[in-house]
Amino acid sequence: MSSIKTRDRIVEVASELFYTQGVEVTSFLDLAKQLGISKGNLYHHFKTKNALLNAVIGHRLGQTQEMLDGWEGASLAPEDRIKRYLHIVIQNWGKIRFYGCPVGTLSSELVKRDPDSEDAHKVFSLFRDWLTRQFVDMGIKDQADEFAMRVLSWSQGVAILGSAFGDFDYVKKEVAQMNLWVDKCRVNRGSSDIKTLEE
Amino acid sequence: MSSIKTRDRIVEVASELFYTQGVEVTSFLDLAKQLGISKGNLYHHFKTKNALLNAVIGHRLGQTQEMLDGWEGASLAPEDRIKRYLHIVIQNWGKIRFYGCPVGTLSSELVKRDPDSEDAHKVFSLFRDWLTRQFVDMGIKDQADEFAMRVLSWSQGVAILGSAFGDFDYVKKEVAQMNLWVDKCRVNRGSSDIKTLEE
DNA sequence: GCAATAATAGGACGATCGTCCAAACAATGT
DNA sequence: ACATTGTTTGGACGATCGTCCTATTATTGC
Repeated sequence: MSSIKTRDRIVEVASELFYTQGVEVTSFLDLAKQLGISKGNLYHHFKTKNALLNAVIGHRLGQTQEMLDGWEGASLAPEDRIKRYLHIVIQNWGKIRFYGCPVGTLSSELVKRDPDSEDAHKVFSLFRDWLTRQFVDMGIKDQADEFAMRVLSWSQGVAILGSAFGDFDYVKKEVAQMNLWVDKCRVNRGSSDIKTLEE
Repeated sequence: MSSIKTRDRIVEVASELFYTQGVEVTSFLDLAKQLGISKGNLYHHFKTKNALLNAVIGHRLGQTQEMLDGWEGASLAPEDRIKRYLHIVIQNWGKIRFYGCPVGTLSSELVKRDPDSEDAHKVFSLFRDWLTRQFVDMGIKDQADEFAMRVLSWSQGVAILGSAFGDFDYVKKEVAQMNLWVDKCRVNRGSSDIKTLEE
């Protein structure tokens, strides 16, 4: 039964096209062509575009969880794990430059489709909870979630401006600053002074 | 000759729908219905959707420039002008919550349409240069542009996460933090220590 | 080995897309 | 008053959209 494979391939390709083109703009025919299958076959696996979108969201969630679990299993210090997260925007710059952050762009589209949808922040919540845990491991208590949100917000802003200006140097500099900030968090546990500029 | 009026109305409504629905998703029929005119009339004023998009970008640029000029003419201290900018996300939260930041979302769409387009960062550049000027007026020399980009990035990140989580309290807290940071910039001119947490 | 089920192809369907056009209408200059 | 120009309408056009349906081909359970 190669249908499971087909179904998975559909979700993977859909996740890619939803990212690079946008959900609304990507058609069933686009997907069928890219997959080398017929439109009818695609419809057989997903009766509606919304069903496909839900599957894609599930796929992204699983993918993200797997990545985060891997980082947590890699016996790194919590601040190094956070730096590992920050490095994504450099690692994936080739795509982010053209298509933005996959999490941010999908979330924005989902909010527009349905403002009250839980899905809009599900992937963000995965990162948020994971980052919070890392900050807690660093000894930060009360403000762990606040710091996690700041890291998320920071990376989102950098992705948008980096993409808008097509400026990789800016991105690298900002990530370097974020890395310093994370280190400063370790040194001044519970302190509120944060080094954000100059190396 | 009421055609100029019609043309302006088209651009205004298009700017609104491009924001709330997205450029790709908004059709000529959507616009015509909203405007109460025929599709043919719309085409008489703008031969192509791209021409309309360009007009909308020009409109946004003029609108933004006018707003910034107004703030600069309002005889405020430069740090208060920056705070005035930061306040936008609170002031326009009603729409940002559902449709994101109009500058960020349009920029993202423009990059996807044409990665090398100058238009993608034109509005951002307006804010960037204006913010840089304010920081210079505050006595910050070398890092004025860096600080401007940080303010931009910060507001973009907050808009995205605030919208994704539908959390106005988070937005207000972050803006308060940004305000403190701006004040700290004034106090520690040229210093690199930045207060980002706790009030 | 044969009925039952799943997978796939190909196309029909009504609707809507961006574009374009011909005709009616309004405004203007002389 | 009339010719000219600009505005507006309503709809035609080919293409494509999401959805759905019928046949044909694989796969499975017994």
